[in-house]
Amino acid sequence: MATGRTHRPATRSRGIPEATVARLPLYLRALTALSERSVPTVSSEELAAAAGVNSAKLRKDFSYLGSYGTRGVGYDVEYLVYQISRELGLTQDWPVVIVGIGNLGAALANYGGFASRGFRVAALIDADPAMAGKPVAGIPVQHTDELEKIIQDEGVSIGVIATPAGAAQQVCERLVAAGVTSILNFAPTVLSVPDGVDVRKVDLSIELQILAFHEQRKAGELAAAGTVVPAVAARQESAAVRRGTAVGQESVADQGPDGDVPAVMPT
Amino acid sequence: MATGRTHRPATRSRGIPEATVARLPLYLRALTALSERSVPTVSSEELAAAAGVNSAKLRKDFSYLGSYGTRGVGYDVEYLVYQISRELGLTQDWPVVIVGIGNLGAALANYGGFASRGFRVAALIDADPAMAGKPVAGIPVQHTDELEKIIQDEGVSIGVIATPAGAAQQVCERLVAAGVTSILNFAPTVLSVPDGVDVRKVDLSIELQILAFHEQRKAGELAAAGTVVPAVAARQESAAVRRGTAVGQESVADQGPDGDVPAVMPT
DNA sequence: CTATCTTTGTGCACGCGTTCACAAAGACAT
DNA sequence: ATGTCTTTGTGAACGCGTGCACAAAGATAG
Repeated sequence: MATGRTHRPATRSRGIPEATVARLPLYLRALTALSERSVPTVSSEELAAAAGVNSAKLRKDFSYLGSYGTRGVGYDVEYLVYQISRELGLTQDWPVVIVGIGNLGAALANYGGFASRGFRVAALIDADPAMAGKPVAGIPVQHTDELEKIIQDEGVSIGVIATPAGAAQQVCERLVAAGVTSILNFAPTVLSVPDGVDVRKVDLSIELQILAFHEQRKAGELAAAGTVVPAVAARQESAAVRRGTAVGQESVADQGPDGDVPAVMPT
Repeated sequence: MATGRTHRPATRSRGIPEATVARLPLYLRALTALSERSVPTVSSEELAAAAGVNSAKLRKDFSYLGSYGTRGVGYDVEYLVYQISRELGLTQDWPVVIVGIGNLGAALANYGGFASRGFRVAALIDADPAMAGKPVAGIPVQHTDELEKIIQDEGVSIGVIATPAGAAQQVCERLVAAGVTSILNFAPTVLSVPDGVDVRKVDLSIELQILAFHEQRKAGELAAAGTVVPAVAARQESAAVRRGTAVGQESVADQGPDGDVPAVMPT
């Protein structure tokens, strides 16, 4: 998904592979659901299905955390929930600041995902003086001038950037200077940060472009092999025709040197 | 980043590696910026810096598209913009439907990134009858009953799911049955789809949890090696202390079997 | 206590992606 | 026309991640 990953050195942190870390939240979600249904134990096969991964992969992932399963039985749900939460650092409180309270920033502030799992919205920050004091999701928006003070007072180490692309790098630098060491970036820009600071990027435009690539490929392929097509392909073909696209050859509608600019701008 | 990636078979599509496809939008963005500044050519070194990647990787990526560079000079910006756009299928129109117009769905509808690059919001769909007809981002919201008709009439092949987790799988099935073959999923659920359908997932909660993992690791490491710490680490340490966290050993505040549920819920 | 059956944990091999390092290609100057 | 200098394009080595397949572990039944 989206957005993908990012440009972290990906130095295997404490022996746990980066790919495994990225899947732990997935397992945790599936396990939490089981926990609510009071399921006591679960096999790697069942849990893998619920998380949408291969069971061998899941077992190998868990092996990095230690041996928490019982052969012939499976894994203890509650225990595993606790171990993964601890490994991810979710047993402690993580204050988070959101910078840039436009459409996206407001949506994030209202997002239930922040409240759960130990993440707490410590502050909402926007550069527009007119926004100051206005409550969003029950939290009053504060002006950018307060940024440094808030971060230090609340001990914030995680920042979310939801500003326009043009402001992102500057905001990033102020966050880092004030003590933030992890950033979730929604602005469509490459952020440069000093060593020791983690950046993860979420970019809707990029996700859509990747999907478009695969769509185009699907359309082209099935036109080339006009043979026995599955139902999905058949529908896709008719859709392409409806769209007025020459299936199998790119619609080289020379739209000129595509003049649209900063691609995407949250807010 | 967030966005993470997803669970696609990742079968190298037409010879272009999946990892390369994921970077093409990045290059395109950097190139578009250069194009606006009327820069005629750019070297792999410069462009790589702008896109935040290694120059060797960039050259190899471009080599999959063909040989569009000139040795001793670099790449022609305009030409490359065109070639990448074409490769990604951005020279054609992609109608998109957004299902679930809550906070997040509304933010997506307003998102500039949809409008640019050939993506057009063909319809906004919500299950709440009270929403029907209400304009969001200038587009009237339509009821879920219309979903199939809209998709077929407009020839939509890309759908965006921004519903609560509980509704996502059902919405997904309806989208696929109506002809959608690419889905961008914001709901915190594993979607199961038939072969031939691409799913990409964006999960804010997962991104935050991955950041938390690295934060915790950083805090633990620097406590272990109380030696010469860079400025960033020093700030992090004091932040951890401020937060009341025992640096170097997990705060085993047994919060019980963490009762919070569906982790995250957009809307 | 022994046998059987289930399920974990992992050794091994394979493939993709990244990076290095350099030869080939072409621009540009003389 | 020849030489120099820059930058591309890619062969080759390496490392991470994935998946297979199976031995070891333990539960359970007899």
